[in-house]
Amino acid sequence: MSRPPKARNKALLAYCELLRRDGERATTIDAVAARAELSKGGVLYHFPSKEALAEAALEEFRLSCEQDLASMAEAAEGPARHYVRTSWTSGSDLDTYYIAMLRLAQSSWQPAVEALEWVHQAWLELIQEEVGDRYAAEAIMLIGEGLYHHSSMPGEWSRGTFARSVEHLLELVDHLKRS
Amino acid sequence: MSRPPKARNKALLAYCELLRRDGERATTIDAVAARAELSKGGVLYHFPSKEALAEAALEEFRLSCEQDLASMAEAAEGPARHYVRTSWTSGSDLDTYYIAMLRLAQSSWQPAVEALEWVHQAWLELIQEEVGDRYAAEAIMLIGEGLYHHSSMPGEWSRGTFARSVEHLLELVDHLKRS
DNA sequence: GTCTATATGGGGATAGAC
DNA sequence: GTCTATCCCCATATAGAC
Repeated sequence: MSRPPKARNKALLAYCELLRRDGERATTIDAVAARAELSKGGVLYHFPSKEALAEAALEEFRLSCEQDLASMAEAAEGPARHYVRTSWTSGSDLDTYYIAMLRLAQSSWQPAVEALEWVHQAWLELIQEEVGDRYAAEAIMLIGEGLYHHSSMPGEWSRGTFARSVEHLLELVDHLKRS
Repeated sequence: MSRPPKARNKALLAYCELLRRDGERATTIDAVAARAELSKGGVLYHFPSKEALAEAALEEFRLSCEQDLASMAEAAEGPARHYVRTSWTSGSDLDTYYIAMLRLAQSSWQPAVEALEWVHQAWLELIQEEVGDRYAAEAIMLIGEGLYHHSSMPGEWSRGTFARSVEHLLELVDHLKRS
């Protein structure tokens, strides 16, 4: 339970933010070091290889997922609304790590692919338990996924277009729950 | 109207397929050459730089989009259904180039970001003209986007989960059109 | 724990043979 | 039009000073 040193967390966060903003190619150890205000050697002290950074992000992702699944299951508004509402980036830890996992999965990094499949499955099951209908649950999840992907896209269009949509999409979720 | 040589097309296709399957990092000129069964020099004859490959993909993307927008506007089933139905990968040219643009945009390649914003806007407008309600149109588009992103994800879960969902999602589209 | 070298490999791109 | 050979840079990783 030793709390990890600050520099380590800064480097890991910088790694995830760079993956999101600039992609895998630009996410070099140099870039991570610069963003975390460390030297390359400093980063490599905490993460002996680049894959170690990915593995650490994966671990944090798993932890965030477990917390998220718990609050989703407990949410007063219900799992479906909770899921869609938090799909529009709030800057939470889960967002950060989720987008990082998406980028890693898109490079066919198998551990990320598997972790995403696991959490997608879990989300879908929670939503389906609430709304009953399988395909309504899938529709709700796809809407959330769409929001997630747009929220991670560079450029202003996505932000401007969907910023005021979440409330309306939540009404649609309520509607799908009833029918 | 000179038809471009076969080798050029093979290289461009290989580039897009690699972007989709392995990501930007792994999409090296070497890898493109190997997949297209050419030498590195052969690829670099047709595309003098790596950016030239991206630009060629962008150009093909624009052409595919114009065709797609035209058939969407004319579709007997209406734009919304057409959009969702074709979001679940059919292996069309548009799919190939769209996913390539997604990957390039995710690396913050500005021309790809702008091209995607343009076509998203155009899709959304066509759908909104049909369904009337702004937020119903957004929901339909997000469902399509969600399908697109899942269809481009490595691993079997997405394919297995949504393969039989499209018909049901289309019913939901009809429902949204009416309400 | 963090830094500055430095070795090594690979990717992008050029030159020139065929 | 396509190939091979080569150069150069940059990213990863190591060694060792502080």
